[in-house]
Amino acid sequence: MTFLSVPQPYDFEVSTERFRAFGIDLANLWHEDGLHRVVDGLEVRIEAASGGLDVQPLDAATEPAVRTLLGLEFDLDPFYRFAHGDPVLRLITDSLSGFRPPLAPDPFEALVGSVTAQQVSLQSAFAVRSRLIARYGEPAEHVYAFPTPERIAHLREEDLTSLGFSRRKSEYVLGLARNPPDWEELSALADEEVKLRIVSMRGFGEWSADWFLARHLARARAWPAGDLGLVKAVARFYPEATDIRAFGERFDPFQNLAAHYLLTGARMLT
DNA sequence: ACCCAGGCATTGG
DNA sequence: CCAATGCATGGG
Repeated sequence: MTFLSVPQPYDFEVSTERFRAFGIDLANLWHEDGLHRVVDGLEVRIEAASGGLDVQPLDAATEPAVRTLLGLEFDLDPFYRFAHGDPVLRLITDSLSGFRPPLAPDPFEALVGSVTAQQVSLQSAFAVRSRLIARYGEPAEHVYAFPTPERIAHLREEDLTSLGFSRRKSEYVLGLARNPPDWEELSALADEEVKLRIVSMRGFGEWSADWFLARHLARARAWPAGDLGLVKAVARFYPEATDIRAFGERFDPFQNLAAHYLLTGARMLT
């Protein structure tokens, strides 16, 4: 039995668009109409099935991980009811009905991913990140497990610059790998406390902290106001908006879902 | 040969 | 406190 029933509505195609939009992500690999990821050292393949998903293998270990990865824990109904009060957001949620933002299940992967995406295009970020994964990740059949902090910690700066990291970014990644926070403890903190802890680490500013809240911790009110993509998406759908951070209040307490719908809407809607 | 792209630390006023 | 600067890569 490999059928996983999912809360409705759910649109696998829209929800996984992110894994195809910017190039290859070797740790979350789109391959032959399915998403591949290593869970507990084992490669899992997820593809659409009528009324749900086909997950192989599906067992007590992989099911919770897959639910997390696919953002199935997001409760869309209250957000959609909220969105109906906003003509612009209503149009987007109606068009993207069943979109659930995928999450980054591994905190180290989430933060290293942020470093790679600082300043450069996402295309460029994905290319550099995939070279890191190919070189230091753990290969499965098609996909790789993202490199562990332990694996990265003993590297030299040149090992990372040779993959396309700047010297600064190499320092950030090595610093994180050698002195990672207590992830369990971090996840128990309130949003603002998490941000303070992330920002205290060299190389991680507010933008990285906001995305950590949004994509790893799935915090409902996370709003990456400094994100260039989000700024452009808000400007497109709400030309009257000036201060993006203040504008997020209008979506309270659904800032995270709103940000994801705006970003995906900007990419997928004409 | 430029220029920009889902930031950040560093330096100087 | 704010403005200017360097950073490496991929795509236009």
